[in-house]
Amino acid sequence: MEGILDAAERLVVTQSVEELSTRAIAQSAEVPVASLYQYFADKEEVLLALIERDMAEMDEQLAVELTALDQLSAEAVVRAATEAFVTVYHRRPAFVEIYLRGRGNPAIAKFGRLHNVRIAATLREFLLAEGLCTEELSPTAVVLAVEIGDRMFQLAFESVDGGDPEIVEEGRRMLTAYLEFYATPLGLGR
Amino acid sequence: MEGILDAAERLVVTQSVEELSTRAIAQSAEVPVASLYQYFADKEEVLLALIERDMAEMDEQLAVELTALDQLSAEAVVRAATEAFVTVYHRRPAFVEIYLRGRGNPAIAKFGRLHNVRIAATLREFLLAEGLCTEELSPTAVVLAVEIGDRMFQLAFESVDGGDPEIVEEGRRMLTAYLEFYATPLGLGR
Amino acid sequence: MEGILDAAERLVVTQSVEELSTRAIAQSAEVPVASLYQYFADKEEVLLALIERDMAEMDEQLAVELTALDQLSAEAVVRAATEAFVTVYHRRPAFVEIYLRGRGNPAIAKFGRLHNVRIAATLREFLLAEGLCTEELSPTAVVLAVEIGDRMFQLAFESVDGGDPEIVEEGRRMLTAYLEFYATPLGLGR
Amino acid sequence: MEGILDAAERLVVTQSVEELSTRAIAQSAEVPVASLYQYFADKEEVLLALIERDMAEMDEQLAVELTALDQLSAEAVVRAATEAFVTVYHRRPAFVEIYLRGRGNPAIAKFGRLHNVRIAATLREFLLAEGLCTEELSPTAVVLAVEIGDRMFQLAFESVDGGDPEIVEEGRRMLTAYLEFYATPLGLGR
DNA sequence: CATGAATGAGGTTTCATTCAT
DNA sequence: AATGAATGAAACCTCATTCAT
Repeated sequence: MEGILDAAERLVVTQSVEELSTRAIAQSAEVPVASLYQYFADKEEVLLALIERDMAEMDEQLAVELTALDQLSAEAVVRAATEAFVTVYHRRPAFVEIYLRGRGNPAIAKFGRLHNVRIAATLREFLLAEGLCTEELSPTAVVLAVEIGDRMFQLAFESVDGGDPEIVEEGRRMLTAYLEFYATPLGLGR
Repeated sequence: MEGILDAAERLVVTQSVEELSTRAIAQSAEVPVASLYQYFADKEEVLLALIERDMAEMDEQLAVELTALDQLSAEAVVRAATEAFVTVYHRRPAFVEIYLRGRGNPAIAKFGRLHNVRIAATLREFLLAEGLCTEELSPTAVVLAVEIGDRMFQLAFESVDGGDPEIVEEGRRMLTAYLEFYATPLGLGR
Repeated sequence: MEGILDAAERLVVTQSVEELSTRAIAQSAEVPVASLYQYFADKEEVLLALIERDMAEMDEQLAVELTALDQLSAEAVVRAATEAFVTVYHRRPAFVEIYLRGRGNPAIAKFGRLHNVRIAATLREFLLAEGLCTEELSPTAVVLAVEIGDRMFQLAFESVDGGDPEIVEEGRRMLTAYLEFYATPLGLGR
Repeated sequence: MEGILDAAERLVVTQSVEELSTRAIAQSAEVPVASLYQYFADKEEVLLALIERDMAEMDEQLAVELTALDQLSAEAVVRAATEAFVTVYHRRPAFVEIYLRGRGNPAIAKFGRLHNVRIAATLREFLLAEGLCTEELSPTAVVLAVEIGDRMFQLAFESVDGGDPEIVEEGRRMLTAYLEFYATPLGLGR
């Protein structure tokens, strides 16, 4: 079962999500195709299981980065959050393919949206709890910011393997500038 | 030939890009499948011709909006540019599907990226020519901004038919805040 | 084991015999698929066990009806026999599906034929013993009559849930007219 | 296309209708499976096309036999009609398998019912037009008679290749006895 | 130029059954 | 006795594309 997920992960880096076939997954996992259906109801479920595995990791990483923050400001939060993403994307190239590029698939898109909403909620809670932003910062706004982060990463990882640092840096600038619109004096770093 | 494109356009709104088949296009266009290959080398070319048609329209619309600007500032340019996108997306629902959601297809993705680069070049040229931004504003930065605009629209059109105005408004805010980072005093509107 | 049969019975009313799968049976019986093979050699055996259960009931019901006859005649016997079938079909809707409609399956077909031969023997014996028919009534003829009864029921239960009474009535008329061909004066009811 | 039908016809005599697969048909017709779908929407359509071909033949044969009747009576009509069936069943063994035994398949069953209704209408019209039966003979009754004829043939062709003559003879007796119930004096042959 | 016909390759899913534990 | 896991085989069907006419 882990083997199947690993195989799918391996393949998805090479081919696109749409091209991924049950046949190929099974072959790469060296199990009969029928075995795939022992653990997963259908092809989509394989993809979702794969994402889920990585999403949990990303959630953890985000928590770690936020906790590790010593100096608090909107900019620092943006840096921490994007750092968490960069770390996981580096560790899980397949995640980039499925999660960032595989949005054509409705199931993945839906899953991605849900996850972004969850991440956004976490971030907003943190920003308000630490007094970095005002209540004016709507949930929708944070979701937008997270999605924008997604796309920035997609772009960064598209051109350069491992992610183009310039793009990431510019993305941070943009997100920071945006958040500062809603920041308290503390959030602005005085 | 136009008929084939129209048929493809019609279908892509209902189904997703990946589900689009030559059979379906031909049937909807009421031509034999083989005739499709008289005008297009393969399926991908149909898709590309389709977005090309819409892209030209979008370029035009952007030029119109920029020309119509009476008061010049970074914010005004962002508003004009996003307005151009919104206008064309409204007029061409198929474009939303192909261009915003069809990025799973490598050909479309590549084409989209090229177009964004072109749009970005146009915008950067305008911003510099009008003295709204400094040379510090790198081409990459504008490309990022345009791509971010794409994603904002994707999000806006995903949740609400015709585009969620709140998201569009927030997106404008973010892009404006970003551009103002590179703006001249004129660009800041004093 | 009874649970498995009950599950199969439950399912066969909804789906057709051909669509019935070991998976579905096991799931509905809430036992692992493998357990099914503890009691039955293969899928066919499940089906056969199922109809066997119902056939025994039908044989009993037929005996009851024949015993209950007060007035003896070919017509009365036809009525009694068909009544027995109608009664059991009402009580066991699954039997209708398997026995009347499931003849595509060779095992069921063979079993059904055997049962009809047995029923036919019972009936012929009764008719001769009671002096209602002459020896001219060949075993084959009674088998034909029974099979014809089957088809009449199939038709009756196909159009109307619970069986179309007009068809059953006409069927009785036909069978009676046929048997009377071989009837003694007593069998003709004088 | 004819080749595909012929192949299906060939196979269905050996295997049962349910066992018939697109693979097998294509292989036997020596065409790729995909070619099968050029002419038929799905597997069912192949079966239906096959039946349709034979049904037309049967309708014709029935017309011929009825026209050829010199002496008119219920018995003669039964003989003529059953003769038509016997003739075609002899000529088309596949028809026996599909049409008589393949009723498990819903599409075939529906088609068969429709055809029987049509045949029944033809027969009833003839019987009334020639003054052999009274209006009392309901359409449903004739449909029942035709269906009963079907089953009789099924039984006859089940045990003996080419059809057991004794069963056919008994079937005629039964059908005649039944029809005579509704016969005019002319229909009774005086 | 137009097109009916053909097709190789491949897609996902289901099935009945076995076997090691 | 019970069962989770495994699986070979096969099911139906779709696809993009080519080619002879």
